Amino acid sequence: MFHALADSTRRDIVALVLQGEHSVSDLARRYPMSFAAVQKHVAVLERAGLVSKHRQGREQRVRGEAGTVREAHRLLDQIEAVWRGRLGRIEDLVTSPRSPDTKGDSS
Amino acid sequence: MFHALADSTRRDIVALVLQGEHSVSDLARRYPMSFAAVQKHVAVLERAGLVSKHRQGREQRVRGEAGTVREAHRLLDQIEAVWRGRLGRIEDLVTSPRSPDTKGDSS
DNA sequence: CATTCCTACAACCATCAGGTTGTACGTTAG
DNA sequence: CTAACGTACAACCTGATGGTTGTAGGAATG
Repeated sequence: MFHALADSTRRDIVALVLQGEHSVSDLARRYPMSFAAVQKHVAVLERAGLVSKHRQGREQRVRGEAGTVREAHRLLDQIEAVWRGRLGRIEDLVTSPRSPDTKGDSS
Repeated sequence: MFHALADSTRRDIVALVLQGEHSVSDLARRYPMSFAAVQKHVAVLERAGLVSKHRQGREQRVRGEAGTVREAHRLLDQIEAVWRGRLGRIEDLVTSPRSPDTKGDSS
């Protein structure tokens, strides 16, 4: 999911469709890239549950899934925790009372 | 810098050399990959300032730079802030009242 | 019905990161 | 000196990504 939001174009798309539905081509027109590229971005967002599509005539309207976005916010806390855990463990080593200079490396 | 710490092998290396110096080949022996691969990881860490090397005879001893690791921890707060900013902006859209029919969504 | 619009999808290209080999070179041990 | 070790670096492979083009098909319209 964060992978999905890691791309600025995708974040922009989410922001857009959260304000109102847009068809895929509507979205495609707004970016300096091909229709197919935007389509792929939407697909990624859809897989992540951040947006949903529903056909309406020959258009496919894209809508932002507010709930999932909020969930992302919550998930951020977890991701953050993971990083703090990693750095924390490393920092512990820095400060741990480990005997400083083990010349004869246990090998 | 977070790029440097985004790889688990590199995090492990940092943790190791923070506990005591190790030559590059010492490190290489500990991982199921080629010497050159480990060498590259060390190079990435060195470029990020997370470790430093100093020659001692024919060996190149690698040492962890505790200060930079701490800095990383601080930087984490900033990265976190960026994400919160992104998600925050997006969430605002979710809760903000639909733009009062500004007809041409003249972006 | 034929055309046009919107969409889906496959194939292909470039870039980047992590890995592997192979080679070159300085240093230390014999 | 020579051999072996430790290191540096270049070239190449692979998988993931973001992008492009090209093609095919469903839906509205004239």
